Amino acid sequence: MAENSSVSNAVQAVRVRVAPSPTGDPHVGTAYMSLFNLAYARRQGGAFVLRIEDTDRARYQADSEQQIFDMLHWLGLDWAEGPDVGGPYAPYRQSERTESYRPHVERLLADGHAYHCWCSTERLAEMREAQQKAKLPTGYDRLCVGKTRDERATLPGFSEAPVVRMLVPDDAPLVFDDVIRGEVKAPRPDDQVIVKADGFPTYHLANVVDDHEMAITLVVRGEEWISSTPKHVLLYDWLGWARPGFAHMPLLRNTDKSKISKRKNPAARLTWFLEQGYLPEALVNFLALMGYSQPDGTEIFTFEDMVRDFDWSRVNPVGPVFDLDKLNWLNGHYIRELTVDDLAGRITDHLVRRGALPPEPSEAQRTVVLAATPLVNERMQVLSEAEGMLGFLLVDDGRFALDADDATKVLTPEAMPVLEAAVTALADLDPWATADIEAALRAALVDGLSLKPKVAFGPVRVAVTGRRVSPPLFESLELLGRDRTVARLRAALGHR
RNA sequence: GGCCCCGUUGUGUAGUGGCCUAGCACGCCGCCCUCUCAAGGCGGUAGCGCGGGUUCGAAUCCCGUCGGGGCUACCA
Repeated sequence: MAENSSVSNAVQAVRVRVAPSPTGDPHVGTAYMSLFNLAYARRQGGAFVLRIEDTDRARYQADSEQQIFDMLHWLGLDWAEGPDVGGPYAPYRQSERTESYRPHVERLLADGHAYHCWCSTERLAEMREAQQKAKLPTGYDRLCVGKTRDERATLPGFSEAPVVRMLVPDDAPLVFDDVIRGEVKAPRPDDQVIVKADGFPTYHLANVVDDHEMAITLVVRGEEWISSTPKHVLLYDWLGWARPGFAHMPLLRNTDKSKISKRKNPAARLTWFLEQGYLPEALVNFLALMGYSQPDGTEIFTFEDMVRDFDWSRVNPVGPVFDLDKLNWLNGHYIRELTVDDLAGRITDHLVRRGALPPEPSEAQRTVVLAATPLVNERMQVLSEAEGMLGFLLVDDGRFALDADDATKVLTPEAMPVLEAAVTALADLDPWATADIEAALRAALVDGLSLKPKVAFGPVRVAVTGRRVSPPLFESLELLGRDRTVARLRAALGHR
């Protein structure tokens, strides 16, 4: 393909990026930002880039990066360029780009837009405390401005390793355009540190330099960054670079409306959804409902549908509370849409992950799960419920146990005749199929003992499944088999 | 405290001056179905934070107020 129409003069292609920090379990916000980034990139035929922001070596966690990859892949939010796949602007890890920040820092220093600061952490802390006590705005007092190392060293609160700070002018631009919010005004910045004492850049510097060098056209990030955007604007201007566009997404909230946090909300951890048995397609759909809506009001839609109509003007700036009730309903809906084969496979994988099935389930085990899936698919909201629902079919007979509370409530002395009648009715039943089992039990218990169905089947249910709540009884008995069913009924007879 | 962002039922949203006696979804409540639990069907509950304007007319525009949130780190 000699498609060489060099694009140099063409309109700049859309490029967006998500920039998570590998500082622990991947955050749900990373998926949220990725979703909107990707939707926009796909809509515009642009590129979605993954960049790892690992400049905080104090909080860095080695295994976190891989978890980020895994979780985003799990959700199908795949990137075109990133640390693992490379790309034209590699490397995509900030720790591997430290050299690239240096010349820009030198330039800012030379141009008088930045300066070295030797103030110790203690001095800074004391200063801040005094300012707060006096109810003054907090901020650096510029003690180090215009001083050499030796001049500064004679003053108190000196620290040998300096940081580099921005010299923010009084007339720093505070207004910028945001594709979600329109014209936004932000606070006047303090003399922000851009290079730490350990030589690593802070977020502000690294982010601006990388976004420029990676040709990012629109910066999509959380609302919490609005207040530091003027710092970034200043950096772009000083370095003579065109500013990218900005899209400040609303913040996902805890129930108390605070910014979603791992501390207050288990759902802030992306891996939690996998552990609980949420389907990735349901979580993606749910995330797309947070602060966003389809033009026609549809609530159940695929990522492809979202891409088709994606528009920043449809993003709502109000921070949505992350409500699990709705996600649970949505997940249940998606589970019911799955084919039996598909669902059975996912249930099996989940049971393996939880240790309820061995790493390599036997063919028999797979068959049982497949056969039982139609009994539980409309009873589940999350995959993790399968363990409790199907446990009675999967446990070794020797380890089968009745739920203590359910047993004492249902397996009363009055229930013993019911179990005896059930044993009699089923012991020699042949063929052993749902319809026959139901007919036999109804004849023996409902007709024979003149019991209401509810009263008649309750004891049988507890005796055989161990619980008062179970999948449909007759189908369950068929799957369990006659011998095991009768054995459990007899065992329950001796319960008292 | 300072600066900034935001404000439609419990939650997520629709709504961009008249179609709104505010629609939809989840939740909740009730009924139906029923071997439990679900799923499904039917019905119900609940909201434009407040006060001023502008206008013939405001959920929609303006101001104030109150409320919530974010930032205020050598964390991102």
